[in-house]
Amino acid sequence: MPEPTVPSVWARQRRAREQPALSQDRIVSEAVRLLDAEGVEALSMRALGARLGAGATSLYRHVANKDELIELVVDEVYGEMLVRDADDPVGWRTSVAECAHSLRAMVLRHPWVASVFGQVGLAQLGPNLMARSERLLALFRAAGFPPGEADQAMSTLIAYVVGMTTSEAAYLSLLARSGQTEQEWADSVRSTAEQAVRDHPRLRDEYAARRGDDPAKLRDDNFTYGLDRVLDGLAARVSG
Amino acid sequence: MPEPTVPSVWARQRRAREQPALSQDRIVSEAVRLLDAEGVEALSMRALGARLGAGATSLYRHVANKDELIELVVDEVYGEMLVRDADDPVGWRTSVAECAHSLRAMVLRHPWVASVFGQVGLAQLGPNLMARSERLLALFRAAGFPPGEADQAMSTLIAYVVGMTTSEAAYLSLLARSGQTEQEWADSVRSTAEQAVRDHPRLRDEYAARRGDDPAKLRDDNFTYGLDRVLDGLAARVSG
DNA sequence: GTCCCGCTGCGTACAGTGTGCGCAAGACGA
DNA sequence: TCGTCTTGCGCACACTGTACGCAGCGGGAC
Repeated sequence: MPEPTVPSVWARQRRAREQPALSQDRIVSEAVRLLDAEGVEALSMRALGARLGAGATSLYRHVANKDELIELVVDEVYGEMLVRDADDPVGWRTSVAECAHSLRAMVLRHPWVASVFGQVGLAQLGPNLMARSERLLALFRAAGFPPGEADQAMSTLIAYVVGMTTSEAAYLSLLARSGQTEQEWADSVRSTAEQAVRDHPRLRDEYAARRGDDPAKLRDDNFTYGLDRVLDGLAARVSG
Repeated sequence: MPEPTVPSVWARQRRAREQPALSQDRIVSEAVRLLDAEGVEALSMRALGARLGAGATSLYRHVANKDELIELVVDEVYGEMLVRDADDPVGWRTSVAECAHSLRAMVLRHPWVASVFGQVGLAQLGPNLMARSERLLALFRAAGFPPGEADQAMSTLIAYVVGMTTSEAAYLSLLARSGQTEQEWADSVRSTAEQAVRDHPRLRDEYAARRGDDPAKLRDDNFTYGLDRVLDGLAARVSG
């Protein structure tokens, strides 16, 4: 254990040669394409190398190992998360809500992030995530949270978004594996639910309220509902 | 290491005859022990079989494949999650808070669950999880949430807990991999933070509020803070 | 009794994984 | 012209999940 401090992947010196066929950037962005196209279980060093017209072990000149590659790839997509400036006149609540929605949209665009959240988590901060959480933290500070509380508020918000989108992505990938469309699955669930309503009539109202809606819209509403509750709870600390 | 003597054919036949040496229950509970002891990357069919005194492929008589084993194992630990009865006199808010804390405690006891959340998610309901979410939903119904809203409120709560504990578990496993104790890591972070404070004096209050505390307590406080905010936001829908 | 069929466990085998190691070929400073 | 450094490559190794077929057993049918 020569280096007890967390090895900074990010501090590795950039290759200053001309332009080699392989580079960390090319590897990472091609990995994102592979993951988007074929999912997380299709990411192997050999497959990725083949896509780049290179052998598997050639990648190890630019990436320490597969875990580091995954960290880099995750930070890459964090770049799609948008955070307003703290002095934007729209106010902190809408800024934070927008940020939450853009984080969710990122995860739904790249559902494989959800399946590696537990491995990399938010502890390993790449430059993209670091910059964005800095800006997000600034939003909470500008909102007027007490000194030690802004980062707690931020991690509350992030925890909600991560938890909800992880569940969504897992559910969608389960759907994809089962080969059904979302609507078919909703129909099958509804039929068993209606059976349950026949047995327990007191459940009627609950299911009646949601029957027959577009499942994607239901997911959107569900996310927005929880987000509003979280923001309500946070706003009470600063305005009340 | 496991058995210095060569197992005699007789002994093997005896064991096979009496009652099945392997069963799904034995496999699942031994898998939990293995995961707790050595982490998720140590779970292989061969290693698990060896712990049970069996060959790797023997497990496939009781478990379809590794993915199914993981689903079973995850549902097994969901059994440690406690949910009060809906008619318990302590009230819905404390009941829900207790449930959230017990879910978090479960994940921290079995940190490997966090790294498979993204794969199994909450969509694949095993019997344990199903029973518990039914009881939790009853808590929200009893709290007086409007018909279609109780399950949204529940998924909000669960999303927060899952997101927060997933991050915690990932952070702790990163720590474990780096071979440091939590206190050492906190110290190293503090030193860089103090450097940042020297550069940007306006950050002083933020870090001063948390300097030198027990990191485990900080994590507890952080979780409880966010939980309170989420519950505040939810309670406003039912009491206000 | 005898026969057969189920269930259970085991060993072999195969395709696929991450990655350590050593070699070759080109580029660059001396 | 020499090292030396960087980049890519092929081989090899240990390890993974798991398909498949075989062997011994218990219990029911005759």
